[in-house]
Amino acid sequence: MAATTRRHGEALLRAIHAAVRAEVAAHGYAGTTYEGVAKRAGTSKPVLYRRWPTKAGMVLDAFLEARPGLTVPADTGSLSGDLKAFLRTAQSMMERAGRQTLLGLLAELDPSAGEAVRELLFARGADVLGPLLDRARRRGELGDAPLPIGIAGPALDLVRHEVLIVGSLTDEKLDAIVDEIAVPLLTARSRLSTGS
Amino acid sequence: MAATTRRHGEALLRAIHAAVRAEVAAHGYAGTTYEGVAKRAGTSKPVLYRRWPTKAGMVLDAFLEARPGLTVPADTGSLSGDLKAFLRTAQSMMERAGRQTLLGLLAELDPSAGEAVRELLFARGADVLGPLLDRARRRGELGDAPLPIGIAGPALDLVRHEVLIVGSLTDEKLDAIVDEIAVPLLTARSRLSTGS
DNA sequence: CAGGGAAGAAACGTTACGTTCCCTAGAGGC
DNA sequence: GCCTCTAGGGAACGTAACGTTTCTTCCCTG
Repeated sequence: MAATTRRHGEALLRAIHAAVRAEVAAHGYAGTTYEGVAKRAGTSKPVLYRRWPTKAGMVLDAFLEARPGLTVPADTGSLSGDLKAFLRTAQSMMERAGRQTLLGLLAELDPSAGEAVRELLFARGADVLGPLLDRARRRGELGDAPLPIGIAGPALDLVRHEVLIVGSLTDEKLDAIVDEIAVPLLTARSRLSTGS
Repeated sequence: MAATTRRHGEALLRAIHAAVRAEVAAHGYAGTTYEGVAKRAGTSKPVLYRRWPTKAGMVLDAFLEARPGLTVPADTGSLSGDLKAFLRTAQSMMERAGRQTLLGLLAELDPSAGEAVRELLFARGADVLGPLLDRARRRGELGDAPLPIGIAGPALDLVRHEVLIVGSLTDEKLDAIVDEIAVPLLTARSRLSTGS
């Protein structure tokens, strides 16, 4: 494998990241080791340790590199439908990264590095929720109260909670989050428009 | 320490549980080992391995033994106040068990054993929420719609999410969960009384 | 009081950790 | 195109915990 070429910088880094993801896929997060990654990547342990003092940091970087961007889902015709489509996308991404892996990262990384972890958990979901709510307002589903995005965020929080902590999220539960919590709150706001 | 007596059954078990909790407190969940627990408890590794094949199972049992029961908080005069008091209690219990520990348990135990883990995370919080809602109804804060306890549950879910996944829960955030999500939903229900 | 089951001690091989030493390929400056 | 110097990669090391085996000894049970 190390026949002739010796990789550097970018190329080496990407090869390591790919190897990390493959190892996690093969043996799970807990079963992933520096030695396994080194062997699979065709490199050596010191090369890995020079870059990452902890396994969690290494795995985090590898997954961040491959993280797919969240995109605004197609218009389904209703706020309820749009929210469900979005949350289902978020759910499948979390499940793709793996519950054990995400929990492992959360457990091992100090909260100070939590910023980056939340990238994996779609803290930026708000960027997608904005357009969805705009769409709903254009349809007339919301009044013209200021964008209460703070109410759509918790819907994503609840999805995270179910997937990571409870361990499963059924379609029924997801629908309930949207139809019994998010949509009522969003529309009630526009109706009552009573300031605290 | 092992001067003369050799413990059996219950007494030994409780001593081990106490040692586990002390080890976790001293070295954190990740830093807790079978050897450390054995030494502190004045017993030996085989004794531990005979009982628990995994560290997670051992720690879980130790914490379950010491878990304080959730009690219905004193009447604060309002649904909002009661909910806040209850959620703050739940929060402090989770923080007492420790974020790292809880995340570690969630990550290592199969979801099949999740039932027991949720004991630690107050799945039974519903037992407390019921009385709180009854109280609110007697005050006239709710209509007489059927108990929508399914709306108070998510408030607890959001607290769990903030403490475990986000890593911190400020008083402001907790207040917002109650006053902007739980209470509006609970009271709106009784006002609209619209089926479906 | 006899028998058996479990406690506890000691040691074992294995695996991964995290580090060190060294050699050499190749990138970049001149 | 040579020279330097950085960084890749191999190998080995001590340490620590794992998970298990063996054996002795105590205490509960019948």
